[in-house]
Amino acid sequence: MRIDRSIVKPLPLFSKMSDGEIDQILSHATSSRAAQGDTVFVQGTPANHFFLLLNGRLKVTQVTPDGQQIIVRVVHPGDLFGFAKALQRLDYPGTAFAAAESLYLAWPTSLWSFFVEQNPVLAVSALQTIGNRLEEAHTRIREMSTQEVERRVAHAVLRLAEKAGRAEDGGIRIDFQISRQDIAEMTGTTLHTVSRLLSAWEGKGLVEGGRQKLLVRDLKRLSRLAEGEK
Amino acid sequence: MRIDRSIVKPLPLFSKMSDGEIDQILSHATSSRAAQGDTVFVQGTPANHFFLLLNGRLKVTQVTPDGQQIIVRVVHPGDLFGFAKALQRLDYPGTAFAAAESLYLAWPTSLWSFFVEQNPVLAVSALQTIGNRLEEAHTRIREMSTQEVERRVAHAVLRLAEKAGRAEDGGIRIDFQISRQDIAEMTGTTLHTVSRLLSAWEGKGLVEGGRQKLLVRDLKRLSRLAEGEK
DNA sequence: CGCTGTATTGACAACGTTCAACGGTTGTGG
DNA sequence: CCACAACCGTTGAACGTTGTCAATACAGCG
Repeated sequence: MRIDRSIVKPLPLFSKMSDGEIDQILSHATSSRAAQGDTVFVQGTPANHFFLLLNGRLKVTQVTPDGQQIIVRVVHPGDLFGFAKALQRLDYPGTAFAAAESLYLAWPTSLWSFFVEQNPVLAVSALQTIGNRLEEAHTRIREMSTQEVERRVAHAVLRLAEKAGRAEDGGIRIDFQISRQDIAEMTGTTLHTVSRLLSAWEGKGLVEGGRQKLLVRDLKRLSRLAEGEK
Repeated sequence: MRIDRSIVKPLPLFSKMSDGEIDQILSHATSSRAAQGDTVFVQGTPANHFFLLLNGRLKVTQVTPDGQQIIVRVVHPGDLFGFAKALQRLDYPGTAFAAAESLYLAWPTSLWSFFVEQNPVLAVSALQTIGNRLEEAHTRIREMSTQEVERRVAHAVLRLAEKAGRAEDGGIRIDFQISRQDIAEMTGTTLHTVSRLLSAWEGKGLVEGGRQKLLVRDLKRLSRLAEGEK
């Protein structure tokens, strides 16, 4: 499987590596394609690979023993994902599936420590990646602890616009299929409440809805809402 | 500052290092003592050191721009803490203060990458540590998203009993001063609700309260409560 | 064309917060 | 050593945000 160096070179993860090192790492990778709805890995199964998303969009979900579901995170192009093994886990803590046609690289987890030991820069990068993820998690905890639902949903939509937004006439289009249920699972509420909020916002001209679609019309006012100003 | 190897040797973080490596790392450490109420580092200040708790108990809090406070985590003996720099942050994201008389080691953050590059085992350990922390955060998010307050508080108390419990006749004593307000900040609720819950539990013989004190009398029934069985 | 998944909306209940008052304990300073 | 302040905890009552239940509508797809 031949993967061109130029594809990954712009990514922060590889920015400090030499061409040789990159080629060395890429030579062990396999690339795969996931159609919308396909799962990449499943919660509870052995973590045999870790991945890098090149293209598309993934949702990572967790299901609780009693059947409730939450969205742990959305994976954007350039993100590492599914490196459970690095965190001393044997199985995947969640399920990843494609929210849009996606392209990704995969490595056997057995190579992780080999890479890290051979390439300390990778270790530092990985630490930073997980560090960012930890910070995101804390942000989410802080929001859920202290903010009312409307602010949380506003924040979530803003983050989506930033990470997955595509400019369009009249606003910023969230560039993959996302349902009210998804947003509810990202913010710890119910799809009913989300639906009500989005309807209200649409009435004020802040956003424009649609089936699995979302367009942010007024980023500024939405930001103010997220900051708690009525 | 002479720190004996035997103090840290049993800790998972050092378990895979040779005596020489441990000594090398310890030679750069300074040890300090914090009286109850003392702060170890303050949110927003430059992250000049990272730490290891030897003894005692710390609480790490975050204050939101509008003055709300949450408890990010409780630091137990043997835990690394305050390694913001490793996560590509320049300042501490929270404030750490002693909930009990505490003893800890400190290293200048400038040595972090030096240690990691010289000792890949440390990098792997650190990754695992942060990985665990990330998992804890996700657990908390999942609980806050899907569970009602009573279950969340029950879980929080159980975790405290597990991590900071000391056997006592009649139950498990939480081994440091903890207020209802603290528990509220750990679970995303108010001290009023926590107070009501603990009172109700005390009536049922599950726990025994007191000013800044908590004794778990019936671990089994509390666990059942945490699992959602009424 | 009917089925399935998604979305909207209303009515209602409730869980938990907010507001308020009070009691008890600890620690401090005169 | 006592008085008092500061802090922690308890409890009641009222309110409101949000979840639950339910009915309907609509889009996409086989």
